[in-house]
Amino acid sequence: MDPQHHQPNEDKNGGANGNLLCRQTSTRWNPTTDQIRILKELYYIKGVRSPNGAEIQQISARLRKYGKIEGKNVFYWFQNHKARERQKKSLTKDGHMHRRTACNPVDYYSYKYSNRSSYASSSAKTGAVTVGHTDSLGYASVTIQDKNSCDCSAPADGRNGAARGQMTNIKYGSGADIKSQSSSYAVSGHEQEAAANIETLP
Amino acid sequence: MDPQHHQPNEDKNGGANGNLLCRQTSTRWNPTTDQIRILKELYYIKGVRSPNGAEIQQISARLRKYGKIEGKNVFYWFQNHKARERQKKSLTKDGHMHRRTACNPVDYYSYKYSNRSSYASSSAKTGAVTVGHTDSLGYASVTIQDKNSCDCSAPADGRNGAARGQMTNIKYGSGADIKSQSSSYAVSGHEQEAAANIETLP
DNA sequence: ACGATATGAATGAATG
DNA sequence: CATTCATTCATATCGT
Repeated sequence: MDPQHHQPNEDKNGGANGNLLCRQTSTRWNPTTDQIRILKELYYIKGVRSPNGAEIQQISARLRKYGKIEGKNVFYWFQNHKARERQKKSLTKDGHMHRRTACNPVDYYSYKYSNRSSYASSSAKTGAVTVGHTDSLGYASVTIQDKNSCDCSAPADGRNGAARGQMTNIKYGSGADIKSQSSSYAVSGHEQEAAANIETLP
Repeated sequence: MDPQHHQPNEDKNGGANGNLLCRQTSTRWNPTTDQIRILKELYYIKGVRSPNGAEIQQISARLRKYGKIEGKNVFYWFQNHKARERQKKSLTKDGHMHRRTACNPVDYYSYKYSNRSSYASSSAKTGAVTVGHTDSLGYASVTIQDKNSCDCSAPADGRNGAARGQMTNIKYGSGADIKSQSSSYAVSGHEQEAAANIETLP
């Protein structure tokens, strides 16, 4: 993860688009380095995590100066960035660096990506209480995922109660609102160039 | 999901379940194409948005012929579908003042059919409407809202938390469950409603 | 070339 | 309902 993977040539429509190979229905947004820079700045410096519709449009508009972009791209970017940061943290904090090249029992699927989901049925998950993580909104979910899965077969067979309603309600009383570690970064005012180089941030 | 997105392993053994690799194949519901088709049909053509408990059961029962499914899946599907349709609108507010130097055969960029309350024309009955393509978040809803027969939509949308409460808690008791009151839906043999090209709907 | 990885996109499931 | 989390699919890109 050190090597700042990805980061195509600086050329990618650098400026305000203009020429982007008319015809390449890449369908997939490919952020420019400037866009990435700004997004990370917003994420790490401003602390933006889950911008709402208005914010997204605002950000989107701003990034549009650096290349084609839509609101959904911004939305997904933050969504993914947060999720992956957490995932990474969760995995790292798990105590061991989980080396995928060995702990993969069987890949009962020809999934070419049998990685990153290696902790699926391990101990990491399973009713783990995930808490504490900086967040602009300061909330934390307690994911008490229990739900005895392992019920393969005979799914809708016996008209089980599921059909009648009641869907696994995990009614844990206290909502657990740990909002420690408030993200009080640079509330002083100017933080524009405060952070040295965002490029090297995670 | 226009191109060929998503559509994992063809586990979608059309309803006859039979065997599904009792391998904890993800505890999460994986709708079959037929189920999706019907759901979209209900959503776009019938105008179903927030089915109540009884309706959910009916729909669920009907979809069960095409694969394992539970009431909560139907419930969530409608929830999500509606929510996302809205969200897209929220994120798509961006003015598309982009230009393309006249080299744009396929428009991977021409969605945006912002309608919403745009009572589709005057006499475009027959509910069979087909919107062109519709890229991911691009979105394009049909808003037929015709239902000139068989009113399957929620009754006044009474917001009676029935569905929710019933699903979220195990209190579906208190009598009066959803019996098998021959509903309005023709839960009969085959489907294949000759509707529109729902597959291409958002 | 291929495989691993990073990351955009999509969507089921929850929670508030 | 809106917001968020978790998982998974799809694909661009890079290392060997």
